[in-house]
Amino acid sequence: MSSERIITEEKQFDCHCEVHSHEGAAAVQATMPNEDLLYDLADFFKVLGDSTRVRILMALDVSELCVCDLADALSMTKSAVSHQLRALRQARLVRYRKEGKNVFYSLDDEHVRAVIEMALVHLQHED
Amino acid sequence: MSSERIITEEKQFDCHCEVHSHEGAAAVQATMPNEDLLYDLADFFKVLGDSTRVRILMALDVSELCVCDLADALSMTKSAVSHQLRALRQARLVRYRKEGKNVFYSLDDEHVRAVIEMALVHLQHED
DNA sequence: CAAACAGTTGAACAATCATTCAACTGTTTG
DNA sequence: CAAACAGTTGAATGATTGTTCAACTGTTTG
Repeated sequence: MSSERIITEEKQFDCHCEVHSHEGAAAVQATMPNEDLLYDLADFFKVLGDSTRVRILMALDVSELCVCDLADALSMTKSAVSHQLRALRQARLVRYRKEGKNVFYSLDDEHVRAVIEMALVHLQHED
Repeated sequence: MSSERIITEEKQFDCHCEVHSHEGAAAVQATMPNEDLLYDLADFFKVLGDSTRVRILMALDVSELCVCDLADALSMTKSAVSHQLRALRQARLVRYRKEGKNVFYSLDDEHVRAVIEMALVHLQHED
């Protein structure tokens, strides 16, 4: 190496905020949950992060409904509703029950109600 | 009109599931929350629906951190972190405090902890 | 059996979004 | 004052995603 200090042009970690610095970063990484769990958590919220799916859940909170009724109530095509129900099914947020030509959906989990309830509290809390 | 019944080709609402049908759809629309609130709710979850932002919140749950420390702890560029902090700021999920060159971020709301906690319960509940 | 209907599915398209890159502001320090 | 650093921002790019469309499965009924 030469005596001249070649300055970090694009190096990412020239950070040395002497304040908390790496003791903080280390503490963070130690208590940070498992990587897989973080992805699952984000995926869970991702499913709830769409107004159509939230409306479906709200509707199912009132009563068990078939795809047709959902499409009617939400003014959407059956196809669009079905696609979103698939996401909700995979996230285990809804349960389904076949009866003849119809498929009836309902909320799967009590926790979902609680999560939404708490989010509403958060939203109404500010301003 | 002719005597021939032209059949609904693409009409969306030829649904007449005689089971719950429109009594159900009507009940749903009556109890469905305000349209704006639904969007706010979805937007709230949308912010949480990204693993980077969840990791940031988890990190801030441990301790107040500056952008630099966050970037270090999460192995990301300061720019990327800053962009996501902006989203978290707008959703009022984080608070910030300037101190010299640094900007320190922390969790804004107790509800956020509760929502994440409940989501984790939901995830660990199944299988 | 054939027509009608409930529902699902895959491809296609448009819109949204996370990250990168480069340029910028503002503060500290030699 | 100039260099160095923390942080922000806007444009560009690549990936993800919601809806539409058309074709399909399976059930009911005349």
